Amino acid sequence: MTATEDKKVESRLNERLTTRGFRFTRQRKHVYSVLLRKRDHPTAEEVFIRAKRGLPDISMATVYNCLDALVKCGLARQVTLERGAARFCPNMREHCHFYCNTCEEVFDIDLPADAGMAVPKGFKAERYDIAIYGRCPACSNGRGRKAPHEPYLRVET
Amino acid sequence: MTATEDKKVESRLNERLTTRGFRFTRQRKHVYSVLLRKRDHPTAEEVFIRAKRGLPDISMATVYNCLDALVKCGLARQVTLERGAARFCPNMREHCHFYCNTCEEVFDIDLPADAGMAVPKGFKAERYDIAIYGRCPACSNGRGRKAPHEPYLRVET
DNA sequence: CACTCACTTTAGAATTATTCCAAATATTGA
DNA sequence: TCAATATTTGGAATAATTCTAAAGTGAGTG
Repeated sequence: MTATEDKKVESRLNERLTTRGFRFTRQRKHVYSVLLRKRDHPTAEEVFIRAKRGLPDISMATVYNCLDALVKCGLARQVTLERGAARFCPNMREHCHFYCNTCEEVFDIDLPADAGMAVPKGFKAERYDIAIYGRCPACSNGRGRKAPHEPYLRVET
Repeated sequence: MTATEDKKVESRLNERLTTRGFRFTRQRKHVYSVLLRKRDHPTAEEVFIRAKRGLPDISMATVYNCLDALVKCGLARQVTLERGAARFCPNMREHCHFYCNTCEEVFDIDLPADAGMAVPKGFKAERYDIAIYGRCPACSNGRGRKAPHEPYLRVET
């Protein structure tokens, strides 16, 4: 990230936080940068490990707090895949998640424009959460073996 | 459930279990009947409490084991809503779940026939898991207050 | 029907993921 | 700079689930 981009990200973060009554802190800035840096849907634990590299004294509780603030500010999504730890993703475009049962990676999948799925009369849908489980392209070849490969990221926002 | 229906359910369970190498046990039968009896998407803990009424010595570990066997046999689905305990549902028709943020109930929603959501080339989707969060009909009226009401079940399979 | 072997159940310990807590610290606005 | 309040910290606490080892049970065999 260039210095200019960095400033832009920082000022957006600052604005989002303050308009929701959160304070702008070193830790929140850093956790956000960790999320932006490697978009592989890390768990809180993974964020913690990465965050420590730049901010060795940060605590797990703070990581949870920061992630929570980012989610509440609309700068990150909490991704719930079946069982296991929650994962976090800074891609705020409408998308869903594809979990590869073989390599266990998570991929962002853009949602078709018409995705608004009808709900029965009377129900008011506020949010959709769509997870797809299967095999990613690299693992579809390897016939079942765990095929190591680069992460595939459809979306770069 | 009539005695005849009960026999039918039991023999289906028996067949499903044995073809997958599971044994037919008193506990599995009972846990399955608990799921079928009240289709309100109970957590393992709730299943445990209900199961104890008919089988007072059943243990939590067994409830987890039974639920797991039922899921593996294709007789129940494990429903993952964000955070919190997993829930279980014996409705095996293609459907998704609607969680009411107000009354916290879970509703089965039939999937439109064309729901097969396209995934990018190369991905092989095996399973979709769709959760919708919002307000159910009863709670859409009550303007935000938690409105007590009967569960709404769209699907009776 | 008795026997056997693998699968199950059980209670409780262990683990994982997350939240809570109280004291120390940092941020913001005046 | 100061006060008020939010945040951070490390550790304890909780919630949900999985693991373990011993005792029990189901199903096929003779």
